[in-house]
This record gives sequence, C-alpha cells and structure tokens, in this order.
Amino acid sequence: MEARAASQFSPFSMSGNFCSEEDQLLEVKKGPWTEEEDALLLNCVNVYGEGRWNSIASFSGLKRTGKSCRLRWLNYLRPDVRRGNITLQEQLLILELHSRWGNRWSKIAQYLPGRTDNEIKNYWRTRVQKQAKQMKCDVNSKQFRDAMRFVWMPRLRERIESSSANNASSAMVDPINNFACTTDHHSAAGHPTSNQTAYQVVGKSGSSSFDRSLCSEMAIAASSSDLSYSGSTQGASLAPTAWDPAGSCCTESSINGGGSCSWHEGLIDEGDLMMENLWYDENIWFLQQQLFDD
DNA sequence: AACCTCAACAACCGCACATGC
DNA sequence: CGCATGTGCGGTTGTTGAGGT
Repeated sequence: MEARAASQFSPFSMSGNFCSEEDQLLEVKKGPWTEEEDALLLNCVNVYGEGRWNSIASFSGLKRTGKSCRLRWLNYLRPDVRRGNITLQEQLLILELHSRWGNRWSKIAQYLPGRTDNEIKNYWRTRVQKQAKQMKCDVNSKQFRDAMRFVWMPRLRERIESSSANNASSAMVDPINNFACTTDHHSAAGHPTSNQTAYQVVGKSGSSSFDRSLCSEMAIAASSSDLSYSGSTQGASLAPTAWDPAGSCCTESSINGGGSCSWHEGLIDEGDLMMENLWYDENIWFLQQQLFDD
C-alpha cells in the first residue's frame, strides 16, 4: 500500500495534490499518504505524543489537517495496529457485538485488539452487507438479523470449535466481561451449556427467547470457541459483569482506563476463509423455513 | 491483451460532543 | 451562557488490484 501510495505521487506532486482552489490557498493536501509523510508524522507523534492533532499537523510541516493525521495514525501507523486476516473468532465477535450495539464501530473495535473501527466497518460493509444483498433483504431487517443469529453465528461457533478441538485447554478470559474464567466457571455461574445453545438454535425462529441475552450469546461464543484471549485487569475499572440467569439484563463492563489485552496469535488463522463459505443450501433452506414459520 | 466487475481498503466529510475561554 | 476550537465517530466515496470474460 505504501508502495502504491508512494508511486502515486511524483516528487512534484508531493507538494501538491490539492483538491480545490480553496485547498490550494490553505495548502491542505488530501489523498493517500506517502512514506515521507508517514515518517514525518511518526516522528512527530514520538516527540509530541498522541493527541493535539492540529498542533502536530502544524509542527510537522505536513500539509494535512489534524483530523487526517489522527486518522492516519490510528488506522495505519499505530504500532499495535493489525490489518487483514480477520479470524473466525473476530468475525464472531463482530457479529455478536454488532447485534448488541449496532454500528458502534469504535466500541466494537475496543473488543478487537489491534483492529480499528475503520477496518471493522469496512469488513461489515464488504462481507456482511454483501450477504444481506444476496438474501435480498435489508441488513437491519429482522430477517437478516435472525439469519445471522441462528445460522451464521452458530456456524462460526461450530467451525471455531472444530478448529480448536486440538486446543482443548480452556483457560481463557471472557472478552466481554474481561476477566479470567474457565468453562467450569461459566457453568457454575449458570451459563447454558453448549447443548443448550444448540437447542436454542434449532428452536422456533422469531421467538423472543432468542433475544433474551446477547450477553449469554457472547459468553457462550467465547467459551465454546476457545477464544484464547488474554486480558489485563490493570486500571482497576474492569468490573466483571454478572451473568444473569434470567437473561434479562447485562451490565456493561468498562474496558477503558488502562486495561490492555491481546489475542493469542496462531491458534486459528483462518481469516482467509470467507464467511460466504458458511452459506450452504441447507442454510438457505433453514432460513426459508424460519421465514415461513413467521 | 484488453476490458469489465467487484472486493478490499484507505481516506475524506459532516456532524456531535467535550473543553476552554 | 455563548462561542471557538479540538477531537471522535459513523457514513460515504475514491482508488487499486484481482479475477473473470
């Protein structure tokens, strides 16, 4: 990408590429960043730190806006940023979190270390909305949400489970509640078992029972997928969220305030397996049945 | 080889909110 | 309180490369 960006601007255009007459007057540069600009921005962030983006834009000599600098840093230059190969676990988390929060991309991104809101948003648009389009329904429709919840996500879980069968050790951290737990811990706290999950999945579509707790869905997803997620509770604001057996409520725990976490790399790296692979004829049949039931 | 289509990604834009004066 | 400024977020658009015809 950098090569692409670099090749796109000749030394002459390095100082140009202004979009409008107004931009030329203000000397605001737009478009792809060059390696030169990246290095400059990187250097400035090292010196001045993150934030104060307008100041950085001025001090650096970059003919970019503060907003542009911030975006470039967050989405590309930040040292912990991860790009490409969204894993099955990450896909599942995105679906789970989106079903809970909707298009709150930055919030969702908080639970996917190293992923940016922009990347998740792009992922949603290119992969998920594509599925909705293929089903000829709106991505926000009940129809599609049900499809995600009852077909797509269970499929993902199955695949994650089967892929992680060889990694049976289940010490993990609940990515939502952000505290260490084990499968037994979940059971003791009243989480449904995997079998119960399966029962729910084949239950009647449209029943509100499916909506009773996204928290449980997510906890199940985490516990059934060997979602090897390590977390740190430093920052002291990481209040574990209690599992509500009635499934009626779930308080949100904070992951802000210094808590850090990271994915264990290498367990499963199947990001290249597109989700569309999950859509077999049987799924379409299943969906049709559910829709007829409605 | 040329052209077309589409997925993937980077970046911009407008708006909302927070903060300081 | 009102205004200016800075920052963050979500929506949207533009660019590029890969794959198909």
